Amino acid sequence: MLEEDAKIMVRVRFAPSPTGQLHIGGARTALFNWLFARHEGGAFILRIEDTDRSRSTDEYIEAIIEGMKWLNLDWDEGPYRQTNRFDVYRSYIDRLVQEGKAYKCYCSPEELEQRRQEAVAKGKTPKYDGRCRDMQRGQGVEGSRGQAAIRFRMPQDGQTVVNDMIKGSVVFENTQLDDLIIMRSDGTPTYNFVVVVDDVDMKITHVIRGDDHLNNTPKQIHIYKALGYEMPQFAHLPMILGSDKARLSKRHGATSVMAYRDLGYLPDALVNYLVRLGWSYGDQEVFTREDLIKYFSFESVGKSSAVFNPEKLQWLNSQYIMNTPSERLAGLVIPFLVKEGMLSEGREVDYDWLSKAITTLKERAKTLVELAASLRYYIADDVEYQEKAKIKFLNDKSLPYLMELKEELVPLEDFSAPELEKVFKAIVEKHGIKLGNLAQPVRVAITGGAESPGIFEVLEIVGKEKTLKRLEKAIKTIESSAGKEA
RNA sequence: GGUCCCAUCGUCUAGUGGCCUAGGACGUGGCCCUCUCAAGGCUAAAACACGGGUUCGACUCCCGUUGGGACCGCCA
Repeated sequence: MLEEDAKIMVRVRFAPSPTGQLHIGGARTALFNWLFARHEGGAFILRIEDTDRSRSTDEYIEAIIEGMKWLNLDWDEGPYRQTNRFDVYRSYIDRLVQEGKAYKCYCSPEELEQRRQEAVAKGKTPKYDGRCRDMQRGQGVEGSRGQAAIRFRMPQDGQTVVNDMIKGSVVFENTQLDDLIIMRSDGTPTYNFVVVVDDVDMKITHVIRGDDHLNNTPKQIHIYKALGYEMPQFAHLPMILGSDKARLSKRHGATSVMAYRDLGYLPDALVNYLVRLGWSYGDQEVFTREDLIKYFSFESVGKSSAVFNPEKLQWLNSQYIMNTPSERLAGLVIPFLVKEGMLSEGREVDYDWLSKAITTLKERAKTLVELAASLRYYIADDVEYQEKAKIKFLNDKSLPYLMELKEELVPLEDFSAPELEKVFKAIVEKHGIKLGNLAQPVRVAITGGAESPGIFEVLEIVGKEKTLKRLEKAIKTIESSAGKEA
């Protein structure tokens, strides 16, 4: 217990910029932060990085929050917004300029772009040439060339070591470091600076983010030092790739978290899939949230990037659907039934009946969309025959059996699966045929197709009235097509 | 181009020098079960990128090569 007391409170954050939907990569970063916080009993903070006012929108902030909520990743503080904190950043920047740790730069974006292109053309590393670095105060052409931007003075010799919980120790030569702009000429601060200030202010102990930020880290380390603050621990997660091994993006198909909700995925299935991209716990594939929180550790996070594999996600989703109580599934499938036009919005639903129907279908559905679609013949008033199934099973051969079955079912009081089975078995035995010879035609008559759950349970759920009606229709269909041929 | 990261079946991964004839999962093929379709069970094919070291012994450690990725912005 003493050891527990000595441990500092873990504080982590997820800091997306609201320039798009919450996507798969961001969601996984959020998830690992959340898991670590929950595992350590620490705090998980949501912070919106919206310093780029031209690309950030309130709609995207809402979208990100919606995505987080759908995934059930709850946060303890925030969402904080950086646009509310510009005064804070400015005071820190003033201090750095005052101390000579940052300086004004009068180079225009156009000039910089030109020099950058020249450097690339010569095969050199594009890097700020330090033109304004040693300019004396007042020596600049302030006023004549507009407002200055503020650059941070990076050390030009020695090395910077990033001690990463995942990548280990990573060494950078300081000569590679650029004097980066920390405040634009319009007075707004830039990412690499505000990240540090915010992480300091919010007492973040562990910075967990994508490894696309690894190259930024030495720069940020120097900002921590210039500000005189202690550094957090870093953990840089490997990227998620598309099937072509390039960083996952829109062109790889559905990448927003919400798209998966609309495709009929369960949030727990997505979470389970995402966590296994780069993390493992022996041979275990399926985890409850409690498992994940209990087992999560950076020691078992891999170093290499992972290809996103929709098939495995789908398999996991089918596992989750199969193992979700039908009553819950009933509630979840309603929006999809509405979308499919099987249910008008606001209409009352018989949840008991729907749950029973779902129980017969849930181990056959990979998504909620499929589940909704497969409910059609239970819910609809009428069925349409699939052409192939109709030709194969609704014909002269099956006609007498269908007629006999209908006659036997009319007086049946207890329209339950066991009773129905007895009726079927009696007919089958009487004629010395296989069950399939009767069940398949009935299946087509009732569901329209040749595939469905067990025929007895299907009939029970469809009910006596609809069953008789559909048998009648099938008999008429066969008779009329036979008549045509004659 | 420079810097940095990474490298086990098609994909996600186990593996921390002998337990490896390299294990599991998805996907793929076959068989079983069976009223169809699923689910489930069994089973098959399928990988340590390459080359050097180190070591009695390397998938495991070191170096190089190759390949992939990320970053190099008054974007985040």
